[in-house]
Amino acid sequence: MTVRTRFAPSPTGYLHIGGVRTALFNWLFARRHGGQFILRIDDTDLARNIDEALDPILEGLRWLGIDWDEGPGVGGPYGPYFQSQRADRYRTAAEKLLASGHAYRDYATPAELDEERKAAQAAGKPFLYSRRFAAFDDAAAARFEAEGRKPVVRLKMPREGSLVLEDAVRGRVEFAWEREQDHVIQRADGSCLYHLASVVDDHDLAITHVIRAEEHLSNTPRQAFIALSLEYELPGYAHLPLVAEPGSRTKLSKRKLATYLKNQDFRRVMEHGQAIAERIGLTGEADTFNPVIVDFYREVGYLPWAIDNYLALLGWSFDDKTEFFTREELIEKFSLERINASPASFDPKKLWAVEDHYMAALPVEEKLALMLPYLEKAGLVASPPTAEQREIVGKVIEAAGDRLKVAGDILAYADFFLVDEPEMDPAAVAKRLAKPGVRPLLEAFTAAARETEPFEPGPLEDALKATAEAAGAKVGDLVHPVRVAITGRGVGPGLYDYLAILGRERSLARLERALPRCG
RNA sequence: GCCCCCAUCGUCUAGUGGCCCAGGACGUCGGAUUCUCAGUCCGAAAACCGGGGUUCGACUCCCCGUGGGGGUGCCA
Repeated sequence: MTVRTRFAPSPTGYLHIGGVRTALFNWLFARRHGGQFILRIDDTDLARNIDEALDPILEGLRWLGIDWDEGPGVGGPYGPYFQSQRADRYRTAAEKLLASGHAYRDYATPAELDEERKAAQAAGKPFLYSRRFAAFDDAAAARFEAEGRKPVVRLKMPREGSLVLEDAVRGRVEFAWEREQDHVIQRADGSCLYHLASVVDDHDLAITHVIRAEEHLSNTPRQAFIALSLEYELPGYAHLPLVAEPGSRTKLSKRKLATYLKNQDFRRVMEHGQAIAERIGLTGEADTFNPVIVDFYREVGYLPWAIDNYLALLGWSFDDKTEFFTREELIEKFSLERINASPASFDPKKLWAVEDHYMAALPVEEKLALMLPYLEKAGLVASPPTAEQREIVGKVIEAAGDRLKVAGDILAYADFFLVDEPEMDPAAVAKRLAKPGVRPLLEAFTAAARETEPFEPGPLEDALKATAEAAGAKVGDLVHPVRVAITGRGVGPGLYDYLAILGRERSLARLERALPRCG
């Protein structure tokens, strides 16, 4: 039997981090077993701008390297892969259920149902519909119709016995049938509901393993009932632990963004991203541009595999030591058995550390390819960049080293090489330049730099140290003012590298321009 | 209310009765290196939710609490 898994997102316009984790696990499991991963679109709500709402999701998955064997864009033998195009399949299934007595037409109004529900709750009893508006024969149906009622189709759930399921993550779980509601599977207007659609689709698409979030665990009995009644073979189930809010156990939701932003780590990641977005002219709406949504990471320039690797560790582990995996390793090592059952909270700090790890390991050439587009978007280099610009940026990347965590970080490290007059950070100027005694030091170094030959890091270091020593000052007393003069900032990579990258002429010009601001 | 799931350092986790006075990682704190920042290196603090069983022996098994979460929709 070929393993077939699926990810079935609704076209909401964004790809949620928890959704990605689900997609990733499905994809990994399919790849692990040489099976197929199917992308199905749960668009029963018939959103108008389906493409617009779907694109970010497809793009996000592609970016993450989660490729699908069947679904939008690639087709496949089991299509269509949009629920909106499969409505007749659901209606046929509903008819079958009706005919076999596993469902019935119900004429109760929502208000009447609600009344029963409330009464049960008030009595402290589990709610069980009385079925008093159920039409089990035509005569009853005609009577209700005569009253002007419209029917929905409800499941006729068993009222005794229980369902025992073997969940790959949770083990044996048992549900008493009598606790299950007679859920509606078809609305009064004839359209069908999620649970029916989902079960029919999983069967039609020959899905062998349903791997989904834990929030669906309680839904499983009613879905299993539908499947069993339709004489489908039950798929294997694996209910993944919830991805929870940072520092909490509550399900991560994009609606509660404001709450998450109170979390310091989360806010830092957000602000870091916003700073980059601003410079590349991204009008980041908080709705989609935030650390709960995958687009955020793509736009800011995280490495997709860092996200995948981090997410794989959210609820799954290989052993007590291994944390980094290549794509091939992860596929080879992934298994449902090692999925943890308890919820895992999303930790932006850990994601950051994983990103740091992969970015640090990336060869300069690859970083360059990733980072140049950011400088282009910010208008700091030509489009395409000139050979000279490429060279400068390449050198900056080398000098900046591990300081570049995401591709967008290049903006803060290369900008002052690409403009004639860098902006001066007032705080840095006040702290390092506008102090008594700085000016003569800087003048002395300017003179020394004029003569330094060649204008390379080594000789420059010697020159600076000699200058400081001659003036009876510490190296730091000179390094800091020079950095501010050159870059406009108080912190940054090795100064000698930066001087060399900038070149003699431009370095001297900046040093001279800084002199008047000295104390 | 009712049903279901979950419970090890702040966080992600290892641990399937003795190897555990609980291991790793992120983060935190301290130190070293350095021109700042980043990094790197060294070191430290930090957890088995509570109570009962079972057992020669429980983080590991069972029960009960407690806490957290999910479901309970003509949402998905």
